[in-house]
Amino acid sequence: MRSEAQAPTLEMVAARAGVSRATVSRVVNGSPKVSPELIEAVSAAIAELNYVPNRAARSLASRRTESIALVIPESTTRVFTDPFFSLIIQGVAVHLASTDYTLSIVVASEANPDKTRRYLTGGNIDGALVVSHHSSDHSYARLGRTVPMVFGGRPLHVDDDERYYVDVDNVDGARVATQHLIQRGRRHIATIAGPADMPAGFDRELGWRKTMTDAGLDTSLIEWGDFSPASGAMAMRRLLARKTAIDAVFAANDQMALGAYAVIAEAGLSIPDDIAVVGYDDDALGSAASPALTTMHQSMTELGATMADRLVKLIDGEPVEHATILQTRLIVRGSS
Amino acid sequence: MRSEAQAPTLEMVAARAGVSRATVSRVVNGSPKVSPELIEAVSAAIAELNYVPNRAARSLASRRTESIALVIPESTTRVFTDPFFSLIIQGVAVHLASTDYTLSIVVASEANPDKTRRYLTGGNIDGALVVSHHSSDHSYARLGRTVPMVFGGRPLHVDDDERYYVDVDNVDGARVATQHLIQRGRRHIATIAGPADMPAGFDRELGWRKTMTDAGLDTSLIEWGDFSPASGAMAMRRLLARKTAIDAVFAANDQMALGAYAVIAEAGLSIPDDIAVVGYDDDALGSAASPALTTMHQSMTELGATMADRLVKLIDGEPVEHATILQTRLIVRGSS
DNA sequence: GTGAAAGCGCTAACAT
DNA sequence: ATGTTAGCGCTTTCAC
Repeated sequence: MRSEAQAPTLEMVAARAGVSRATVSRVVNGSPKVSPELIEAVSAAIAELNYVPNRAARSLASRRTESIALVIPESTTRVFTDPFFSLIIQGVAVHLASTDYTLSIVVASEANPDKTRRYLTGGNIDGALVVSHHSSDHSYARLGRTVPMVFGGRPLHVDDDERYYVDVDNVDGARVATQHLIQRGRRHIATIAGPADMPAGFDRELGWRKTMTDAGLDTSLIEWGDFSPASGAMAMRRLLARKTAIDAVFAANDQMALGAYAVIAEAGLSIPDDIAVVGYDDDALGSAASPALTTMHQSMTELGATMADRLVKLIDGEPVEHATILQTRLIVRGSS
Repeated sequence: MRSEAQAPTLEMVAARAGVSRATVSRVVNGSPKVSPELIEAVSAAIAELNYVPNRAARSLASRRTESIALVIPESTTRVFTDPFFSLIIQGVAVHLASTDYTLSIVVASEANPDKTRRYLTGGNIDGALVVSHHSSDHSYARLGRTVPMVFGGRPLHVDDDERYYVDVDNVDGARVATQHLIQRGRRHIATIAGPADMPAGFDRELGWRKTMTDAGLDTSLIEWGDFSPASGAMAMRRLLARKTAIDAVFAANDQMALGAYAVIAEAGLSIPDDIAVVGYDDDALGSAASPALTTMHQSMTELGATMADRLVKLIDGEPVEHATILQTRLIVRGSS
């Protein structure tokens, strides 16, 4: 298949520039102790030959791979479908594009966890990033002592303080959203919560509950969904079926909020007159919905970029805080 | 940072099993010419030592990297946000997880195209996959002769028959969708088309236009969007502003169809009674919308998996057809 | 500041 | 069927 001209090697560059291979290597790696003339000569030779260092050889000799893995548990494969995760991946990819690191996506098969484990510890990568909904996927945590790792989202159980992670402030975001509803005069504020075994689900419910309690309001109006639009619709249906007063709903994400929209309309109720709705995540469809959805915005690309940034620092041996918490902000639109 | 015990090498395995390094290598690579006893002995040694082959060394010696790149033009970075692309990536990742190949994501910076070009041609990968909305991104096409490449989506301009690509049948899908509307008795069928410089936009409009023409219907009811919900809403608004009869809308994707929903409702019209709506892509939100959206379904994960499959075959030197076209199917729901 | 030389861990002829 | 022997292309002491 490959019968192309032989790719230029460092040796060829050395010959052309009339220097040793060591010098070429130094120039390529930006070593400070090379005379300007030689740098010039070598650079010229590199340009003329269109030389590109061989990654494998460099990695073998230096024992560094210049590549980092983004681990995605197979069960979380829909990660790609969820805009939430997609944006994190995007943030990671774009940030890394500005560095010399290469990003490899690793889908961790649950059937064969050792394959992933071996990949991560087998010297294939300099560090790893782990994103997933479920805290159980922090099962890779112990590898963190072997290879630099940064997690997206905080661990649900804080059983390992050595862990590095970046997260958004879900509790505070939920507080802001709920507070907003209260300020708008709502008193019977229901919540469509996410799964309690996911930090985002747990924390957002917690923020809602605390805020309601602090305001002396009832916290019994709660139903759970799984972050999908359909589950949001079902939760709303159950909420309405209770036949108790409800004048607002705080959904743990926009997809569920939008699922609730349809049910509220079917019930002949209007948004926001009868029921105000606030979502979470600032999904693109929320702004196109009618009425446009009030929501909490948090930059997932920033989360991804921050994760990548921390990992690179970790690899370089720079000091890094174990926890990095990103801010959230309220975006008020027509639904509240 | 890394001060762990030295990773076991092939040589250590050889010593432990009492054989030569070549034999260990043969066992590791599944060569047929090794006696069962030695295979047994070597396997045992590998297990005891928990040996993992060094990727860099193997790659350097064999001149194969066992890794393939997924190239994403920076302008298409929102690729990650678009469920359409996310699913393709997912299909690629999951398929590759079952092979020995590693997937690296390459965000091709427009500012520095040479960086990507060098990465692709610099022996870092065995092959590349390219996905993007814009046909102009087929600019990597010429590299296809240097390194095996497979594109997602057909090239807009067929200027290179050597290109390998996998695509869904957009023209036929649009035909089926439009035909469905006609069979439902609709006659004034408008379309909210996607950008004409994207194959998906171009082809879906073409399918609509051909079907309408063949049925002797008017094809003047057309407005363009950019596949976003907001653009769909604006297109619908322009369509309604024409003040001509419209009893159905075929949107080039679900996101635009959903954007149109809100506008139709605002105008006091009902779906599907006044205006039937058919989308495209089978987005998750379409089924949660009210009424649920009729749409064309095409498996993007299958597209991704197929791309990966074709690329691996290409790398292995197996014969592969230049074009692979995947089927689409109509999903009838409440909106039509 | 620059070069010589010794590997990094593995594969692939070539022998036997 | 198994072992021997060269490298793959680069980094990195260690001399000069």
